[in-house]
Amino acid sequence: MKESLRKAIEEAIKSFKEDFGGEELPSILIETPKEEKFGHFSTNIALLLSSRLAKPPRKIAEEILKKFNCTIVEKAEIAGPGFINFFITQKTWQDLVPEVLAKRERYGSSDLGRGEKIQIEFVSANPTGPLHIGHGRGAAVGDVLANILEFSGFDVHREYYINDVGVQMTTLGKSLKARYLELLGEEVKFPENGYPGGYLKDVAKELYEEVGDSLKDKGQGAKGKGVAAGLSLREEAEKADSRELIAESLQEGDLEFFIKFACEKLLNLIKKDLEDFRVRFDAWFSEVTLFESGEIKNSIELLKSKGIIYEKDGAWWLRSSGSGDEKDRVVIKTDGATTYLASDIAYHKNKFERGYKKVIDIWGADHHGYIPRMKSVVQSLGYPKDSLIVILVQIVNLQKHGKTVAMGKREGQFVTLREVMDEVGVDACRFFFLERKSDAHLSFDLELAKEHSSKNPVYYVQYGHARICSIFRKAQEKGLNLQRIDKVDLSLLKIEEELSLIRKIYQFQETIEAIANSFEPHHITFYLKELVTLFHKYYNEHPVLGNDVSLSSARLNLCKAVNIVLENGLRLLGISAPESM
RNA sequence: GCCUUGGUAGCUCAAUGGAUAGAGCAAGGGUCUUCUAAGCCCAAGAUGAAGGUCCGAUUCCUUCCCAAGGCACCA
Repeated sequence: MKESLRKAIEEAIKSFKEDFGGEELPSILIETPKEEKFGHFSTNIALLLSSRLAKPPRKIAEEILKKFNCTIVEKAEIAGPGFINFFITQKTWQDLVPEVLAKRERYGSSDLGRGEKIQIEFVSANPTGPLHIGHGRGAAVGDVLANILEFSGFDVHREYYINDVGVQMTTLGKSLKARYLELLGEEVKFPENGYPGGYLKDVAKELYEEVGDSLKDKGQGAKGKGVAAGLSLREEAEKADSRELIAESLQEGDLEFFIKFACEKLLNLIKKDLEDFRVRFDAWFSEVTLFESGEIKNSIELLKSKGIIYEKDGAWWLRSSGSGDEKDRVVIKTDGATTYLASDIAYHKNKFERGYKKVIDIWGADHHGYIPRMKSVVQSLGYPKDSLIVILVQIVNLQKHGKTVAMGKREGQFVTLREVMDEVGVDACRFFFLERKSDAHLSFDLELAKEHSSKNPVYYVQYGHARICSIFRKAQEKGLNLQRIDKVDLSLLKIEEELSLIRKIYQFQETIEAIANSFEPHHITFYLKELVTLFHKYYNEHPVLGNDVSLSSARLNLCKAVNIVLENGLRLLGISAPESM
């Protein structure tokens, strides 16, 4: 629809080309005005041309319209400072209904991505505790974005990066050990900065059930060495294979057993949470494997040979300051251990070598300072800067009894995703997370969500779907079935409410496309609310089922089209579309 | 101090540089004999401040104010 309009405009402005002295004419922007009195579509092309042509925009618009010819346009008028507003014929709109019915669950999909491989990494929470509500937001954003990209013709790969190496893992092991010894009745001092959450007590119980008290005297000598402290690459790199290093570390610290046990159990917990939150991953990528495969070493060597990683003051630095970062960053510390940046270099090298044209990382907003150096890494590895897209997800401010609940695993007090989705429901929870731009703060009032859950907008949308289903049940009782679309007189759909509804249905495709281009999935919740508002208004004013069979048939088909869009939208959101409520 | 992201109605949030800045919640008034009132209708209410670019700015640029976050050989 928009395309034929664009071509017609292009044709009409051709004659201005000579006045542009060979320069390209400005590209034609066709937008959907907020208000329908400004047309179904409008263009500002006359305004854009006016300064160059030194003529008033309204005059130019007149000249354009003289040459303009497009069969789907009923009326075109000049308005305001020089906009051209187009009104599309009723028939064109009515013809959209059978199109939607034919495409069904594919309506709104496209081949915008042309099968391009795109990777999206999200959540990637450290396996040191259950997911909290902030992770839930990232999970919802990532999952829905992935759904929409898939729907738009991209070959999407969803991945979770497991940080199973590092200081936090040592801390985790120590914390579990303390809980374990506690369980055995020993008096232990809980490690400083340990993970105080009650979940580790449960893990300790599981451990006890599996091994009894046989680990009582283990892990004494561990002082943060081993895998958990980061591998000593600097000295060992030449002589030893990484796998041997790990084996060595394992022997050095019996703490390793506690770490592995805790990590595995907590990861399973996370996987279960995500599964129940309806978030699916294609791969779980372990950081440890980057050490085992030698990729960390290799990627560092590669950048060393390019002169991008250099030695200074006994450490090895990434030259990132040249490409946007504030300063250079340490990759290998003076003690020989690698930093997290080393892992991330190797990981992103690995991603791009797998053939992804675009790599999307979804991070908590507290990591925003990390973007320039990661982009710099991507560039140093020989890929375009723009091929890494970082989406920041702002923190969730959890309100409870009107007060902000402090978050963070260190405090030991945080609201888990599990808690929220059990209390509020997965549907409401996911919808809520997608009602805001991801980089805007989200205030989640838990009490309100629990107590007034019927006020949640997700029910408003679902209710529209249930209502339409109800109409179809009623229709069947009356013996009115959905007739074959080619036997229905759609020209009967001519009142304003019906045509507005159809126009909104048309916008579904545009909304999906906009999300695929901007990576801002929150637009879909706004779209669905707008669509269903139009439906509820229509429903209130005009009975679908009446005495006029042909009119009822036409309206039933329109309702069907609305429900298809609702179902597609809700499916992309990972939210159910109930048939009754 | 430097950097990033926000500042829009009483509250929570929208608005590819466009026309009269949209919703929801809260508060006010209506509306179920009729396909589900988890709905609909009416009324009220806002761009942090000052400049600049532009035919046109919530959007882009500069300065200031406020909030959150980041500025490690921590992850």
